[in-house]
Amino acid sequence: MCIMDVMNLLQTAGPAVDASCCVPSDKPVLGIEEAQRKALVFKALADPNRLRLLSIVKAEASGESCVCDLTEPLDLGQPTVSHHLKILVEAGILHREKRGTWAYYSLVPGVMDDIAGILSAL
Amino acid sequence: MCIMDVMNLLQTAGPAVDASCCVPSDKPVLGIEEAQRKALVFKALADPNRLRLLSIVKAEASGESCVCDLTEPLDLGQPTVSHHLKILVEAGILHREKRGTWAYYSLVPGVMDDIAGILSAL
DNA sequence: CACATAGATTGACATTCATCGATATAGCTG
DNA sequence: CAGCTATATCGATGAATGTCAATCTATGTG
Repeated sequence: MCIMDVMNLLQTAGPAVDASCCVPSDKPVLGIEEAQRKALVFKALADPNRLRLLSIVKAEASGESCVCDLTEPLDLGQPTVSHHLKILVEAGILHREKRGTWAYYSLVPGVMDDIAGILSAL
Repeated sequence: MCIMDVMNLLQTAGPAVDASCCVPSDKPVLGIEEAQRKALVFKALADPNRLRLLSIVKAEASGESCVCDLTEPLDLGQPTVSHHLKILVEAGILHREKRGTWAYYSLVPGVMDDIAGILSAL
């Protein structure tokens, strides 16, 4: 806490002092654990290649994409794409469904709105 | 491109083949540069302490917070907080205004909606 | 069963990043 | 001007991350 804050607190009442830098709010700050949980979602979005993966999955008319069609347009190796997809699934953004030999990835319904909600509720 | 895609492409027309993993979409993928630009915003949000900073700034009734009141509740050193604030400013999320000795940080108006827009437009 | 293919996992490596201590800069005050 | 205070910048360090090559697992096919 800075000195100006102390000065403010010493004032038991009365109008705001000028020359004060600010009055600290006593509202509850976003908790550490909750902040970490929310940061996980944005970490998942914080990579250009993962954003491109999402754009491909989203553009797919069927709503689904398999890994083999996600690897080529990104010019990345197959293990790297699998790694990115895993991060997106663990963040709750993508859904993974294995049918036979192939794995299909799709957007979790409503997840974009959910993320927008996280922002609004900060 | 996987073998099943090749098989699909070799079919000049006709109904969808079963046993195909997927049909690659020819829609334009999010470009590399655009993806990098958008990822910058999410990188800025991808840290728990930066989310907490945003929550404090947002909760402030005046809409502004100075660094001295942002340092204590996060239990971080002053240089670290300055560093995080710089990242948020460079991402276009926070606005910095220096008045006298103090620096005041405030949310850029409408930025939350802008970020939600980035998500929708992926 | 033997083999091929789709996808996941592992281990290594280089890069990026969060954090801190020390220092620099800029504005205020005597 | 000298000293103090708020904030920014710098340099170093340890941790996290993106990428790849190699390998593993599971499913389908002869």
